[in-house]
Amino acid sequence: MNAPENESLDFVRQIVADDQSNGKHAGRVHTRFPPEPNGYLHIGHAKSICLNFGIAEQYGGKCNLRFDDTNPEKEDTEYVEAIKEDIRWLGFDWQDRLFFASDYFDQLYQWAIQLIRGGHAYVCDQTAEEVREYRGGWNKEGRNSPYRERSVEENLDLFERMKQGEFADGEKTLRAKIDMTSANMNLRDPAMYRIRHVHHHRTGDAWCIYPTYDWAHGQSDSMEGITHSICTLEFENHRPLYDWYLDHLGAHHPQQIEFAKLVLSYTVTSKRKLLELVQGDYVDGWDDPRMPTLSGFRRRGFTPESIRQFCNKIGVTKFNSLTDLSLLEQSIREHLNKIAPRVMGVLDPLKVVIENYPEGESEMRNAINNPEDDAAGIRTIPFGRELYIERSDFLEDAPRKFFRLTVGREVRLRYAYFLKCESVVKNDAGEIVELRCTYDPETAGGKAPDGRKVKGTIHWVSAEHAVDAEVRLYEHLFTQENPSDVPEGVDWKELLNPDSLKVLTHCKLEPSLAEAQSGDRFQFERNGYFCVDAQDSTADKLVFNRTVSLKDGWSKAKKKNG
RNA sequence: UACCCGGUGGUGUAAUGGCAACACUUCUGAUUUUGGUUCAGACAUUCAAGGUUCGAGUCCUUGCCGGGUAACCA
Repeated sequence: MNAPENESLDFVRQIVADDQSNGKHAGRVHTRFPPEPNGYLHIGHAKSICLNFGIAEQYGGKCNLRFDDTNPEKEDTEYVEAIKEDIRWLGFDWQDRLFFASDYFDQLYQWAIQLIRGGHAYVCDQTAEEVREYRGGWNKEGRNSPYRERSVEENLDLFERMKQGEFADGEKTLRAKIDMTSANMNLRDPAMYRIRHVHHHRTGDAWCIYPTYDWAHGQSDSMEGITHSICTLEFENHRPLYDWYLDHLGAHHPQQIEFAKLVLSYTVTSKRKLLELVQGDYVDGWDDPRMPTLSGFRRRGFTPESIRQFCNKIGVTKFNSLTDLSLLEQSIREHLNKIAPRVMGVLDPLKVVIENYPEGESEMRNAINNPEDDAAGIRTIPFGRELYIERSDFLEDAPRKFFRLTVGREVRLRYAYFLKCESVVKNDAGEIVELRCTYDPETAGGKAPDGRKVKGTIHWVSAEHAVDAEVRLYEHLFTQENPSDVPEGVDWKELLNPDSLKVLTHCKLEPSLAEAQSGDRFQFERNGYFCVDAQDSTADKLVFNRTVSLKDGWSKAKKKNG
């Protein structure tokens, strides 16, 4: 079909491609993405979404969106809506195939009765504790439940009464009758239904018995005609059970394939931990730009293309790897470098007065919007006697390798003139508050007619025309590369990076930014990529998020030389 | 301790019995009106030991190391 040729396939695509060419399922390919609506989608889900929807696209198949909503105690419609939005944003479309496991409660119930009739399931009165005890351990075979040999009639009657609500929560379960001595724990008579008198976000109070994951999942796949049921490695041991149910039902039987989930350095992707960060106010909600959630990345300024590209690059295997964050950063830099308009913004302003520039005057300078994209055109920027430059672009005692401004040295003001620092103005505390400089009017546009060269080019903003903004800088959420590797006796939240958010106020931006709209992305030249915060930015008070910094050879060199 | 699954540069992957390849990171250098971009170069005897084979990262055996699994969670 549309599968790329001459390109190596990952092992999942290899299976799909082989099945298709062998005519399995008549060449049909149908996958699904099955999130539980109990939290927001994160970057690990993106890997799964790209895999499932990507395979469907490549092999001329379909991919369903199915919410695995079998545990009403943890699930909520808020999550359903957020998940849908995130998948759409990522760029995928389930068309008319939006499903819920709860759509199948009736069929599941009928199938359960079929298993009971066949002697493959029974109602068990053991408490959760008794079940655990009877299950045994890795080196200890399980023992049969005393209720295991109930008659079909009794099981049918009891199961019906479970459904009718005659019993209290936890009083009874329906269990598959498999093998209490199996080496695979999942086969030691797993629970199929538990009693929970709770409201379900979709079925309301229609049910008080709810199917377990294992009972619901494979059967849902089957009903939807799924051909390849792709899930993560921790379900590997569940596959024999997945197969057992379908074999004993004689139903359409998809193939379960397991791959290694994404683990990204300096962050966590455990839903439990993400929920704790949100509920404990360690972050500003699910879409906090430091969160590894898709809504967090979106607010931070990531493009869906960059995340898809990242998922493409990391591949799909069964190896438990720790993917370096630099791979993700590379993906977003690569995309933003191509599409983000360049602007000048001074994050930590230092006033410059050009003594030989006429007072009360100003002029417009031409600037290229994006050197990577001629179609982006040019714009004009006001220039005048008083400017702001980046504080870090001036150093009193500059080493020879410092290509920026120092007293007596000349630099180029991007798109403007050569500028020479004549003297430094300090306050009583000895802090530099202003630079007195001169410019060379002959160097308009940044070239000297006499051919003299200047080593550095710095960005600037006209003080008279600058717009003020708040800029939020983000660092790793955690201080440790693998925050799941928590030292003994340490709470994982102690590994949170206290400096993960730095808020800068009164940053000075070129005036064109006054028009910036929510979500707009820019490169602040020499600084990084920034976007207008979708939550907090207003026309009166601009707020920018730093998506990612530019690679910085100078700070690297500094570090290296001590 | 039982079962299942893994192990290729610092990181992520490729090589489908035939010259260990690609991307990222790091380091060199060139170019540059962004210390960005771009370009060029450097960085491995494939966990170990045996075996099969003309030939093994790949197949077999054993060992070592890592991960998962004993919810009425998913």
